[in-house]
Amino acid sequence: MEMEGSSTSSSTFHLSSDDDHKKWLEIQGSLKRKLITEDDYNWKLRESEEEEESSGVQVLKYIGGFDISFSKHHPSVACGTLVVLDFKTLDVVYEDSSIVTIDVPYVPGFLAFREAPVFVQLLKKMQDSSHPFYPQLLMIDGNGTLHPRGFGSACHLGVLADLPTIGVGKNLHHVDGLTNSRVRELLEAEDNFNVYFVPLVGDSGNTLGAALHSSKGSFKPIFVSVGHRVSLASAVEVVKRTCKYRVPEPIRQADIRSRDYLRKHH
DNA sequence: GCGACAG
DNA sequence: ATCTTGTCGC
Repeated sequence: MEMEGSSTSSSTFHLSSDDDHKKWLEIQGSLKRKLITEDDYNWKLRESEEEEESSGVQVLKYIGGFDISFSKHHPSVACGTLVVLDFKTLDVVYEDSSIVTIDVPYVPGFLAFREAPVFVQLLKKMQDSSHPFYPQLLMIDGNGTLHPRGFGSACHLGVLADLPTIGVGKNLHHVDGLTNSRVRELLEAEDNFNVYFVPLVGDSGNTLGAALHSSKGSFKPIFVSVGHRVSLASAVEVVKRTCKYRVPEPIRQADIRSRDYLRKHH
């Protein structure tokens, strides 16, 4: 028998309707109007660039990381963790976790809708208490502009928080003609010149992000893209400087601690 | 039609 | 995301 009408996106486990997708698309489009893809902050990356203590310019000191882990047997039970690290020492100076229920399904291209509620909750807690370690910049375990509509979770969360954000993916989101093999070729070519990151230019000609070999031990690259209020060049620099291992510390610590917290409290 | 598809 | 042990190497 035939299904009439247009609502035929019938995967058995597809919890969201076509209407939900339309709403999601509208929300992404709406939030994207506020997106800033250039450096827009009042601090600087390096301590000794200039001597301008009087101009209100500060140094980047508190950098946040956010991640979510899910329960093994209860897929809707999750733990969101927000950490803040000292940018210079990479010590964790703040940590907060929260067990939550997440029933929003994971749909490629709409990751932010799963993560936003916990993220906002954790960040608001710091904001409301005027916490001295409130992050100046956040790293998100997902893509920013490296996204089908140029608005991945790092952009989404960045706009919600009105904070500079950087997107970091461990796997390539195939978009705009970008493939793993293509990325591999680009990296291998550049590695010969002692450059370990390459811009990711899609078929459209746009630069969606960068692939980079973050630590010497890993052949597998990570994917950095602009989230909000940060240029790609700055994003890459920050990521490089926070990588003790393949995954930059803010995200790695958030990942480790969220999984840890979930194991203990569930 | 088939494969791909961040976390 | 999660399922999963050992193992090779510095």
